[in-house]
Amino acid sequence: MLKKDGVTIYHIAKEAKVSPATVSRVLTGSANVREPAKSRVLALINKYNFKPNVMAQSLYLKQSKMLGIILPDIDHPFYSMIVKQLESQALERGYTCLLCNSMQNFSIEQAYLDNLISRQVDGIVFLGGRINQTHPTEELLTGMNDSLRHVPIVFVNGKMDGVNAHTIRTDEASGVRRLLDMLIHHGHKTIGLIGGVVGVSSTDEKISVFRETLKEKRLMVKEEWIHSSGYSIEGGEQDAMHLLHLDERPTAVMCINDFVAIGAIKMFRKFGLKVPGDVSVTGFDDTYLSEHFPPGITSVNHNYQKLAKKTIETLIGLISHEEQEKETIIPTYVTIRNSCEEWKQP
Amino acid sequence: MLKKDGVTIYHIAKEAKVSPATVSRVLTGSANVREPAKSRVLALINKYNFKPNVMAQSLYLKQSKMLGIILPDIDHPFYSMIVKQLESQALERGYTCLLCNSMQNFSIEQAYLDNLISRQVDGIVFLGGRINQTHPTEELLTGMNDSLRHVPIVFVNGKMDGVNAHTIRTDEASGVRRLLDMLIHHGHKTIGLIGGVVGVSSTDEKISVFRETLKEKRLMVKEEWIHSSGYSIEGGEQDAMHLLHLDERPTAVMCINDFVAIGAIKMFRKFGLKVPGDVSVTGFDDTYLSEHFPPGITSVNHNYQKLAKKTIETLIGLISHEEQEKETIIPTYVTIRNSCEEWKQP
DNA sequence: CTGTTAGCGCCTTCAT
DNA sequence: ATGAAGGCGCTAACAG
Repeated sequence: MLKKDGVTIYHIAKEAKVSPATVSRVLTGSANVREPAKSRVLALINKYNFKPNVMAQSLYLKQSKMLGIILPDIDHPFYSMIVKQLESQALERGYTCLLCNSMQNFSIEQAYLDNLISRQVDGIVFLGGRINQTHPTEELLTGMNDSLRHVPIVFVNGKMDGVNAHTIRTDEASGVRRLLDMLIHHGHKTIGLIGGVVGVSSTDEKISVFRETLKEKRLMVKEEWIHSSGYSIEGGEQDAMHLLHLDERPTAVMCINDFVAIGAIKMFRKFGLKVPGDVSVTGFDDTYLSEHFPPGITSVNHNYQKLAKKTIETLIGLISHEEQEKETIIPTYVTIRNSCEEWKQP
Repeated sequence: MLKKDGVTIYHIAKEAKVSPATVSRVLTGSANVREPAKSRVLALINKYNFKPNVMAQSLYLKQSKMLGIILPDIDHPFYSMIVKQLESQALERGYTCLLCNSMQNFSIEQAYLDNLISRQVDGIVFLGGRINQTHPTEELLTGMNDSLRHVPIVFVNGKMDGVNAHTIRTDEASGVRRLLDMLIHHGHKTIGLIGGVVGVSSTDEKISVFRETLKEKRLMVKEEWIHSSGYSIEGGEQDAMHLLHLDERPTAVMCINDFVAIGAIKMFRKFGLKVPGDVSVTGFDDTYLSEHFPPGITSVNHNYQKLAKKTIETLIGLISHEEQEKETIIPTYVTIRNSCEEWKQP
C-alpha cells in the first residue's frame, strides 16, 4: 500500500527492445550505445520522466554521495551562514547534504549520528555540540569514536581529546588578540569579556587568550568583568546587567558572539550608556546582524567560504582515502564597524 | 577503492550460527527469536556496532523514511524557524529531512527536486521560490507537475495555478487586516506598505488586501506609498528612503517582513525620525529579530509550530494514501511590541 | 520458531 | 556494441 509506482530500467529496456544493461549504459555513459537504440532509450526516459533509483545505485556502488551535517541550532546565523556555504560546496562536487539540528541535545546528536551512518552517508561534518565540550563524558567520547569507525568525520571548530578526527578550525585566538589590540590602541585600559558557557572550548579558549593577552599588555584582568550567561541575546543582556551592577565598569566589552553583543548593547543603552561613547563593544562571527544592528558591530569574520571549502575538500579527500592535514587553520579577520571608539578620559 | 568496510547481517548470522533472516528478525522485531540465539545476535550487533544499511532496507521496502525540504534561503529567520519545527515534527514520526537551499535560483530548485526524487524521498515540503510566483513560466509549471507525478509535495504558503498540490497556508490576509485595524485604531489615517517583490504572491496578496481594507475604511490609498524593493534589510532601507523623499509621508508604514522593517527603521532613524514617535512601523513573520531589534517590532506570527505540524501531518497522510484537505489555513496572530503608537496630530 | 529463497533497482564483469 | 547473470544488503513469504 505504501509502494511507489516504479518505472525501472527494465520497463524502459523492454519497450526499447534492448537489455537493461544497455539502458544503464546510456544512463551512466559508461559505454557507447549505437544510434538507433540510444535514441529510443532516451526518448522513453523522457517520456516517462524516468529518474534512476539512487538507493539502488548506491547500494551497488557503495557510495551514497550524501554528506551529513550535524549542528546545534540552524537558527543561529553563524550556523546558517556556514551551512549555506557547506551545502553549495558539496553541491558543486556532486554531494547532497543531510542537515541535522541536534537542538543542543546530546541524545538527539547521537541519534542523528547513528541515523546518518545507517543511511550510508559518505562523510559527516560536525559543528558544535559535544566537540566543543572541554570535558565530554565517556559516553559522548565512545559514541564519537564508534561513529568514526564507520565513516569519515570532520570537526569544524572543535576537538575531542582521545578522538582522532580531522579538524578545520578558524583562528579565533588571533581574532581575540586583534580585537584586543584595537581596543588597547584606542586607549581602553579596562576591558571585559562576556557571554558563552564555561566548559565549552570556544568560550574557554577565548577567555584564556583574553587573560594572557591582557597580562602581556600589563593590563588588569578583573575577574568580575568576565561573565558568561550563554550564547543568546538574552544571555548578553544578563551579562551586561551584571557589569552594570558593578562599582567599577570596564570601558570596553568583548562579546563571545554577535548575539551576546546585541543583547549587551540593548542593555547598556537601556541604562543610558552610549555605545560606543560610554562603552565600546565588540562582537564575534561577523554575521549579517552585526552589520545591521545599530550602531553596527565590530566583529571577527570566520572566512565562511574558505572555511566551508576547506571542510568539504578535506572530507571528500578522506572519503577518497587521500591523506589529509590533521588540522587546518583558517585565518580570521576583523570587520570594523561603529561599536568601538577611542576612549576619552572623562 | 571507495568501498566501505561492511559488517552485514550475513556476517552476524554466520558468527551467531543462525540464518540472515533470524538476524533480520531480531533487528526489526518482526517475529520472535528464541533465547540462546537472540542474545548471541544482540551481542554481535553490539560488538561490531552494527547498523543496518537503510538503503538496502529502503530498496526493498520501497520507502526511504526521508522527507525533502526545498526553500530559498535558510539564512532568513522565517525559513530557519520553520525548518526547525518541520525537522522536529518529522523526527517524531521517524522521518529524516533532506534540506535543500535553492538560493533563489530556479535551476537549482529544479535540480534539487529531481535529486530528491532520485533519492526516493517519500515526500517533499516546498517553501518559497516558484510556488510564490504569481505568473510562473510554463517550464516551472511542468517541472512541478512532473515531480508531483513521482511523489507527494506539500506547498507552504504558496500555490500554482494548474498544479494540483496540497497547500498549508498561514492566514496572512487576516494578519494584514489586523495590523491595519490596529494602526487605524491608533488614529493613523495615512499608511504605506513597503517591501517585497511585485509578482510574488505573498507580496501581491498583502498589497491587495492592504488596498481593499483601506478602501473599506475609506482611507486614502496613495500609490507612491506602496513600494517594493525586495525582502532584505537593504531593501527596507531603500523603500524607506523612497518614502523619505516624498513631499507627503504616511504616519505609519507596514513592512512585508521583519527584515524590511528593520531596514526601514534604521533609515527613518538615520534621517532623524523617531520610531514610533514620528512614524509607526510594523513587521511580519514575528522572527526572533522583531523582538530584539529596537524598539521591538510589532509583527504577525505564523504559528510556526502549528504550521509545521499540520504540514508534516498532511504530507505523511498523503504518503500513506490517506485523503487530505486540499488547503489548510493556519490562523496568525499579532505580537504587539513598541514600534507602533497612537498618532497625535502635530 | 527458523532456514531457504527470491527480489527490491541498478551496475558491471564476462561472454558473445 | 550488446545481452546474460550475479550481487550490493536487506526483508518477506514460504516451507519445514
